[in-house]
Amino acid sequence: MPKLFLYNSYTRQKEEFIPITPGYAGLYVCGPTVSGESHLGHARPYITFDVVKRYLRHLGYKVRYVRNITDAGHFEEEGREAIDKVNEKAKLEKLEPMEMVQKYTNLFHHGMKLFNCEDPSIEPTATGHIIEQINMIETIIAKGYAYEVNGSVYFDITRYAELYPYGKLSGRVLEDQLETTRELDGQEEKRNKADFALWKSAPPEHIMRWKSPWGEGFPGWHIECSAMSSKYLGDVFDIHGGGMDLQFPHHESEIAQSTIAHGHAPVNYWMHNNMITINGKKMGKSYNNVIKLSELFSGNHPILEQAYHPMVVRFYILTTHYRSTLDFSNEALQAAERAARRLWEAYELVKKLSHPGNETPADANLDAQVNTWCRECEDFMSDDFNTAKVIANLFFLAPVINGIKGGQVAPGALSAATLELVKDTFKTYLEDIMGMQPMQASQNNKLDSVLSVLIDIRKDAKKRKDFATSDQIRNKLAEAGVLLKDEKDGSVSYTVE
RNA sequence: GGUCGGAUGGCCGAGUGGCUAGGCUCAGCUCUGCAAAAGCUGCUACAGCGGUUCGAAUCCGCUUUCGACCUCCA
Repeated sequence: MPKLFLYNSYTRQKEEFIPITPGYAGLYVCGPTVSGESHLGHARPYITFDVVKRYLRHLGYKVRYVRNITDAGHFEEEGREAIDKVNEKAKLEKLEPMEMVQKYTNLFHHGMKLFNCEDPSIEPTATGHIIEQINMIETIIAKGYAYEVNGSVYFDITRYAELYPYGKLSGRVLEDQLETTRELDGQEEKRNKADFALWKSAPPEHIMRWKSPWGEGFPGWHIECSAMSSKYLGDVFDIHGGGMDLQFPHHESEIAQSTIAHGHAPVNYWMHNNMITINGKKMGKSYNNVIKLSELFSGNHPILEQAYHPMVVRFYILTTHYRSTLDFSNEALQAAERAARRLWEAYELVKKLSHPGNETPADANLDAQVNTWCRECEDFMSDDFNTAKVIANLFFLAPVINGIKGGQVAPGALSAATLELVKDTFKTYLEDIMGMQPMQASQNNKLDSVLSVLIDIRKDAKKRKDFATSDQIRNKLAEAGVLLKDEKDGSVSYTVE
């Protein structure tokens, strides 16, 4: 198996990936909170880790990919006035909490499908794992690192920090945390401001509630990921992924809880994707600049100049390294749209390209260069998933492919084996690993036959040198969003906008 | 305020000491009835100042500036 290096946020350096069990890889990614519609920001981590998963599989690992759905818990943890988001919105929409959770879960799944993100192996919900969470909290209490107050349970950070490097992942110093002035619900009953809730006592009006050894309540946010990841991947697992904004407090707390509950750190490699920004500002509910996925795909948003195909968004995300911030703009996405289209068309083209059969390339230099470009893709991916460089190499190959079709490159310039390698490289990296798909709706047969009638009429007109007619057909079709292309060999192809 | 990370050509973005990243845009050319597409060519940048080095976008220092996290967040 080829070596894979990835950047471990915990140690802040690139490390070789050594799985716990040879041949197997366990991957946990924090999923969405389904109290609202999925937005552009969600696209980044799930596309990023979709590619991680696909690449691990490509390398030969059997991957178990667990991604949770947060449908309870930390909605309710917030300040006094923030109330329970699920309850609140449910009243407004006159929906049952679980009905709303279901609705947004479905929408999330729909978005993931459009992005061509593969389903996780297991998609556990927080509400489905209350028992596991309670068990874990009991263990932590028994070990003396959590305490109960008025039906709520808090994790004792101060005690934890005596023995363990609390704050290492997020680069934080506990003393600073203790001085924080934030006003959190239940702040006065905590021993220490930095302590976080494992279990919250539910006020009477709270709908989502479960029985526990400490009375009726609901789990804190962080405990769900710890309980579910250890259940499905083990007390120690390979890779934990998520957005950078989750490093603190979420992932830091996960580490603390699991370390106490299981006696050792839970994760070997932490991976964090960077944020998407809009006009230089992070997109988030608090900033009021959220673009929902449905708005992105329809173009129905003040910031958007047009609708963007899910594959354009996916491609755009992959042209940037996952640890860099990615600034959104119409200009950038429109550039990505052209680029993605060109690359995909080259792929479609190379699939159909036939080779004269010579085993010795007519152009040895080009042949060698092409081989290098193809083989480098694996090196780039294995160096912390550098999709940007892979895409650059595919763009080196595109002119060669187009050149063979267009006659600028001799058909036998490459050896038969090299042409096969090019085909395989596009299939493997563009389609299988980066998960790109065609952006055109599959053409339906009726449209096809209607167009072929028009194309034939136009061909006749051209033969008669009746260019007025042929241009009229082409122009009218263009107005209708169908672009005709006269190919070199006399055939006509078309694309639908 | 604390912690951390950026500042790359018209735009987006790779890149950690020497080798053209790439894409998009733009201009010219080839092909073409014309277009489109495609190919070729051109546009060659690393915030500023200083330092280390034979050599720096890349390392160090300072300055300016932007952002992230510190509160739910992907």
